Formats: sequence, C-alpha cells, structure tokens
Amino acid sequence: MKKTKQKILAAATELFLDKGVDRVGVREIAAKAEVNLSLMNYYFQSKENLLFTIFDMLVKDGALQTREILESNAPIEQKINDYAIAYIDLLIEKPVLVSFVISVIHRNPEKIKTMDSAMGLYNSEIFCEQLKTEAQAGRIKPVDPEQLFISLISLILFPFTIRDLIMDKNSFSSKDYIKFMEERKTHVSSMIYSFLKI
Amino acid sequence: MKKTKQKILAAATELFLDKGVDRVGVREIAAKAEVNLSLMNYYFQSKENLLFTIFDMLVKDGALQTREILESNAPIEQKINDYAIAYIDLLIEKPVLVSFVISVIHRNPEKIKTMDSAMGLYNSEIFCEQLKTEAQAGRIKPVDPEQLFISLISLILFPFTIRDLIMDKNSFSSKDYIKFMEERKTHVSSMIYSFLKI
DNA sequence: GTCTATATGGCGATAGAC
DNA sequence: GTCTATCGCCATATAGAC
Repeated sequence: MKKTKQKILAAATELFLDKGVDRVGVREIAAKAEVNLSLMNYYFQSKENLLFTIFDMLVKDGALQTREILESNAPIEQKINDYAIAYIDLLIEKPVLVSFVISVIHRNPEKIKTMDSAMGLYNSEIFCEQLKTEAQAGRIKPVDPEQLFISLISLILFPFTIRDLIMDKNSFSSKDYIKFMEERKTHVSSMIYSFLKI
Repeated sequence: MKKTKQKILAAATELFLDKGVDRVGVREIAAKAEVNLSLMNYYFQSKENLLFTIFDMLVKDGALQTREILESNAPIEQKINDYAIAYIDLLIEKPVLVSFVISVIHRNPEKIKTMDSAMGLYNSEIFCEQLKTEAQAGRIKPVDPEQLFISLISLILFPFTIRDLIMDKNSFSSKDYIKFMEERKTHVSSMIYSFLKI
C-alpha cells in the first residue's frame, strides 16, 4: 500500500524533530509507524536517505510559503511586515523546525550546495535588489542589503532556537510563549523599519 | 598525570564541536587524545558526564566575558556597542559554539533549569532594568525590554548558526566571512540604537 | 593511574521465504 | 509488498591485573 510509506514518513518526521536524528534508531521509527523494520529499507534504502527526504519536504514546504512574500512587488514596509507575520505564524506551529534545519546543515555541511531545498531558504536576491533601488530613490536609508536580510531572519528565527531557555527564564507557559512570539511580529518589523527610515 | 584528563577534554571538545556529540564515539575520543579508552571512564565516568563537563567549561568561559559588559554602568549606547563587539569577536574564534549550545539544550531540555551555566547565558535582568530607567527618564524610546534583549542576542548569534549557508550563498572565503562579521558589529549596534533613539 | 580483555546490547542493513 | 531471521559491526561501560 501507499499508506506504508506515509506512515514511515510521518513517524520519522515526528521523532527526528523531537529527539534529534542521531538519537532515533530505525527500529524506533518502524515501531512508531507500526510497520515492519524491513519496509523502511524497502522504501527508503537507508536512514540517511529517509532523513534527506524528510528534510526536503519540510524545508520546501516552509520556504514556499514565505518566499513569495519577499518576491512580491509590495512596498518594502508592507513586505517586511507580512514576512515577519507569516514566518512567525509558521514557526509557532512547529518551533523545532529551526533547530532541525540548523542541525542537519551542520551535520552535512558538504552537501549543502547540492541541497537546493536548503539554498532555497536563503533567498535574498530580489529583496536585496529592492533595498538598493529604494535607497537610490531616497525612500529609505542606504544599508548593506545582505546584512539587513540576515538581520531580518535572525530576529525572526533565533528566538525559536532558544524556546526552552526563554520559557524557563521567564517562567512562561506555552501560551505565554505564543503571546511573546505574537508580540514579536510588530517588534521585529518596527525595528527593521526604524532602521531603514530616513 | 594531570595531563591525561586535559588531553581527553581537549580531544573531546574539538570532536564534539566539529562533528556533533552523537556522531562521536568514545573510542574516537580516546584515540584522538592518545589515551587508553578506560581512562575516559576513570576520569569522567560516562560520555554524558564528559559532555556536561565540557558544556559547562565552554559556556562559563563565554558567558563571563560578555556578561560583565551588560552589567557595567556604562551608558546604554556604549554598552550595546561593546557587547556586540566582544560577543562577535569571541564567536569569530569559535563559530560553532552557538550551534553546539543550541543542540545540547535541545538534546536535554529537562536539564536546563539545573544547568546554571546555561541560564547564565541568558542574562537580561540588569540590562532590562536599565532600559526601563532610561525610558522613564525620556532618554530612549520605551520598548519591551525582554523583546529588545532577545533581538540583541538574535542579531549577534544567529548568523553564526548559518555560517555555512552564508558562505555558500555569497561565495565567501573564510576571510570574507570574518569581514562580514566584523562589519556586522556596527550594523547590529546601529540597528538596535536607531530603534531606541527618540 | 594505566593497561588488556571483555561484557552486553544496540545499531543499520540485508537475505530470502511467502 | 511484507514478513522472519540474522549478519556484522560499533556503541558504552566495566572487571581485574599490574
């Protein structure tokens, strides 16, 4: 059945995100998927290959949703605002996604160039062009576009990597944390925008 | 000899940072340290214990250097500037430190509260107090201090977690990357300060 | 403190019957 | 496509001689 493949993917995704790739065994994946161990290899050949399949799925999914915002032809202020909102909303659903992506990249640095899903995450060209154009037209302050793009994603993504730390330090419940990230949407876009304003 | 313990620590630290804790075996550590495998357990009882020893060392070291800047009584503008410079300089030396800390925290979320070295990293109280005082005195814009602190460390730390991505995307050599991070010092502090300025 | 030898179990992957 | 059985290897940790 086709269901088997899906069951393996679903189980492995949850375990990889939760415990980290190297702390999950193939037997554990098969058990959670309620599938015979051999079927894992029948469908995915190896654990490594299963990992990259899942990595691609997760990353393409997320990248698509945010990328088109940055590539639209909305005014820059609007764009930054929309981007922060969409990205933070996406990650409130799956906060561990950021740590997962970072860990896989750090785990296989030599494969990054060939993983176009990973490169698709870092999609600055059009946005950087727009920053230059707007600066030349005198509508925003001239800044290093690459630095600004990195700052934008840093402000959005990093707080998710230290979720546990933030919650413990401030005695946040899950709801408190979500509220904090909701408030972050305007914090991020107004910080970026106050920097660009003339 | 006391040297043995140090050799194990040095070898394990390098391997943990480079390959990730779960992709390094104890035999590999012993081999790199040129030490008999059993001595690892003689000195550190278990791999887990060795990990936490190293984590504590690395984190206390880094936290100390930056913490006192945030807790000095310099004016806020100066403080932010000094903090960005010191923190980025520290991490240019060991860029993988950030990913390492994130991965260990994510690996053992339940132990965070007891690891005061980890909590020492997140040291916002005095800085946040100062932000409130300055805002009341009308010298800076009133902002959510906790959000601002998170933004400050996000701008500094996140770029190190995606070092490989930044280098590949922009075809940076190691020197280019360092230059980029050097330029980042002023980028970060001027972004934060433009946000706080009245 | 340092060594050799080994216990004990988990890992990823595959062969081959059905 | 799905199963059982198993290979071969590596992991962490320890016992006990010196």
